[in-house]
Amino acid sequence: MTEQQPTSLRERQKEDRKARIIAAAKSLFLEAGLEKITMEAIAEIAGVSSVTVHNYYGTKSGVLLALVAESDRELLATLERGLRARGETLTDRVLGFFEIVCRHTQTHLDKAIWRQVIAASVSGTEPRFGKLYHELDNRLASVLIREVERMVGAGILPETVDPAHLGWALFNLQNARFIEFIAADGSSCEAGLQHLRNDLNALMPGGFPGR
Amino acid sequence: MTEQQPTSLRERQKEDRKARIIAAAKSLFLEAGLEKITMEAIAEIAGVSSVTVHNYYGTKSGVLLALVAESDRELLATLERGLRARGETLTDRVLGFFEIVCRHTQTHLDKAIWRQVIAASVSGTEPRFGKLYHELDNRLASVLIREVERMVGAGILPETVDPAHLGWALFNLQNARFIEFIAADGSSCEAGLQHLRNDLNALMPGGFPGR
DNA sequence: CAAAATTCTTTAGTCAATAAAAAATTTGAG
DNA sequence: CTCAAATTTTTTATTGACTAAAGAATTTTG
Repeated sequence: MTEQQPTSLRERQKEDRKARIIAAAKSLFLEAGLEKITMEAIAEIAGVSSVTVHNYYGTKSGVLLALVAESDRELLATLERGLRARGETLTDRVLGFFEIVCRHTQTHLDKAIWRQVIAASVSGTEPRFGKLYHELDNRLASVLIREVERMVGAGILPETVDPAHLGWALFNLQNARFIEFIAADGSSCEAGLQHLRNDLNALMPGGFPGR
Repeated sequence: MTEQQPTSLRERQKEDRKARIIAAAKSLFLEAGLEKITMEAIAEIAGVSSVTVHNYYGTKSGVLLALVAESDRELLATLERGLRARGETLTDRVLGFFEIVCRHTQTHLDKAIWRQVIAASVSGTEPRFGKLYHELDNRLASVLIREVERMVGAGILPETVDPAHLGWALFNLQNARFIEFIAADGSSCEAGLQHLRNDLNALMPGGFPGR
């Protein structure tokens, strides 16, 4: 994530502490369940006081969001790459998007963590939090928007299509199924794909809007 | 809401306590903000111990869900009634659905309460909770599904449409914008409507799928 | 180098949530 | 009607998230 300009000593120390904190959180998460992640435990491993963790990340969910955000760049790269290897209908692209996000989630983090993060983003107690989370959403939605733009440019979709509107609509649709996927430990990526396929077929019978 | 069979004394007492608890929560919510609603305060007004409130409703959000569920029946009635007074396109019906839900929300409860409830439904710590909330969603989605069924029956939509699939897709779309509406105190019903209109136009340019 | 500014830690407290023991009360048997 | 058994609530105690304020360091700056 493009570090640069190691300005003052103070700022370097702060960056270092922050890094230690999320490293501590990650290590705790790897060796035990979410229950084991207490702010005290994180603080102790990171070598700071628990108040400092709060000051940096606001809430426990804030720390978890940092974990989520870490794998964000990687997810975006995988998306850009993986989306091309799909069918040529818009439906295929959205399904591909969903599948990549789900698999990435399964590989990199626990559903329980995502639940906490999403819940916190909705409850909106922490102002910083909502902003950060919304940025992630924006970046993800942008992938779909660019995909629509590309298809309009290639003449696959008519000029009348507004890429931003269609992209966001598709993202929201997909996101609803992602949340469903996250919500229950039992629900599989395949089930989510099937549901999303049904959604898209119902709204866009031919694989494209307004056909 | 259709009381019946006052079985044993114990069960009657329990129902009475439950009623007192949600009444207490409601009174507290009316005279002060969400911050003022502590489990202790609720318990004190209801004349029970705070542990009892936890035993009955699991979490504080559980109590709030009971508040939300209370106005559920009324919302459903308003929906059935109000939806008929709309335009004849599917888009118009979905927009009407969204508008009624938003206005009902504004009238009856605070956004902050909805945020807590939705967040708790996602985080899924309390198992009973997720079940209850999902039932609310099911009832709401059913309204849209029945609307689609009606339109198929009336020949407005082709027989090839699966009402359940289309109904859920539209509900999810609408719900994403509802959550957006809830998420920020500043966001208006009108802005949500505009966003949803954009979503629907992008996916169903003619006001119906596959046209 | 010393005063000033910044930042962390300590300390103390509130509140949600949970567990276990203790107390009260309904219920059911005689 | 009474007393033991079953159920349920309250009491008590603890953990952990989160916040506020005062105090302790340490970097920064003149």
